[in-house]
Amino acid sequence: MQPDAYMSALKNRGYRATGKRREILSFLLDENRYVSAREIIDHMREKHPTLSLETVYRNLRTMQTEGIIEESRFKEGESKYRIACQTDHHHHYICIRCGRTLVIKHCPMPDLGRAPEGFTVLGHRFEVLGYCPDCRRSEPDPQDHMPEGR
Amino acid sequence: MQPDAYMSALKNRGYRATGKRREILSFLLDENRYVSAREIIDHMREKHPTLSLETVYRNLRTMQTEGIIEESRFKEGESKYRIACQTDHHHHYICIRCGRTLVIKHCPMPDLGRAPEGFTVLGHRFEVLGYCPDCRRSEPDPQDHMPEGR
DNA sequence: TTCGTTGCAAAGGATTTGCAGCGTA
DNA sequence: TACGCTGCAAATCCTTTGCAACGAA
Repeated sequence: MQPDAYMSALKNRGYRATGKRREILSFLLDENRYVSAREIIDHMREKHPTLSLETVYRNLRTMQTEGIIEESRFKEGESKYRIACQTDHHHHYICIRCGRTLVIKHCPMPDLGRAPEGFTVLGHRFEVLGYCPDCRRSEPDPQDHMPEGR
Repeated sequence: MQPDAYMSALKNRGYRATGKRREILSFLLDENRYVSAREIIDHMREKHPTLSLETVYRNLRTMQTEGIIEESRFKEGESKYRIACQTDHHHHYICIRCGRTLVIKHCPMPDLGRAPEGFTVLGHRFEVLGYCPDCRRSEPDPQDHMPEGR
């Protein structure tokens, strides 16, 4: 899907098609991995020197509200965001170093059977964390560590 | 398992058995659900007026390092912690309102087969989020919402 | 006595918000 | 023109840290 398609969708929802919004969207589409607000602005400052971090955050929030992107917090401190798949439900292998992902088609939910009596399921989260082929070969980053859970 | 058992374990690791540490541990054992640092100090201030939030955070970190507790971030903003099960690996249904949990014995990892070529698996995360029987009956809290993912 | 622990005050870091000017529809 | 969008500065919120006094071993 191209940036324009998303921009049209946003327009239909009452948002405006600004250049900066479009660029942020393009960047997310190009990267196709989890990136932080900081990474976004750092990578985009060359071509868009006037882009501010606030604008990045505001647009991320808008796009998240609209279901265009999804957030994860596999890295301590900051959230990371990526373009959400609009078609099929799936999960990810996620590289905790670079945010790259690999698709996991299998969803564990059907295997669970019904939820415990009285529990209302609103959502679920399944992620396999580790290093992608590229990152496991590079210097270990002291910043990297397993987040909550194992 | 009782607080004393954990305290002994900590002692063997070079930490000291202080009263406040023991009380925080007791509280976590009693609650047996995900609680935030803020909840811990709020609930404990009556009996321990001199307990500080910093001490709570420092102890949480220590206990997390030692594998005694586990962290999750299903609620926006703050982390929540609970006593970790020392025996069998499992996952949880988690109430996003009160942090209560129900055990999911099934782990999706064996169903995945081997990881993609070159990907080094370090850990995984599987949580089913929603409302527990008690919380779904109460006033909806505007603070509540599905975190990242669905 | 030694060294981990704690409270206080302050610092950090990520994210959000008030406001006035700008840009899209 | 109307109203969403943006940058700037400042504020929040959660969490961490420096330091000196305190407490466990």
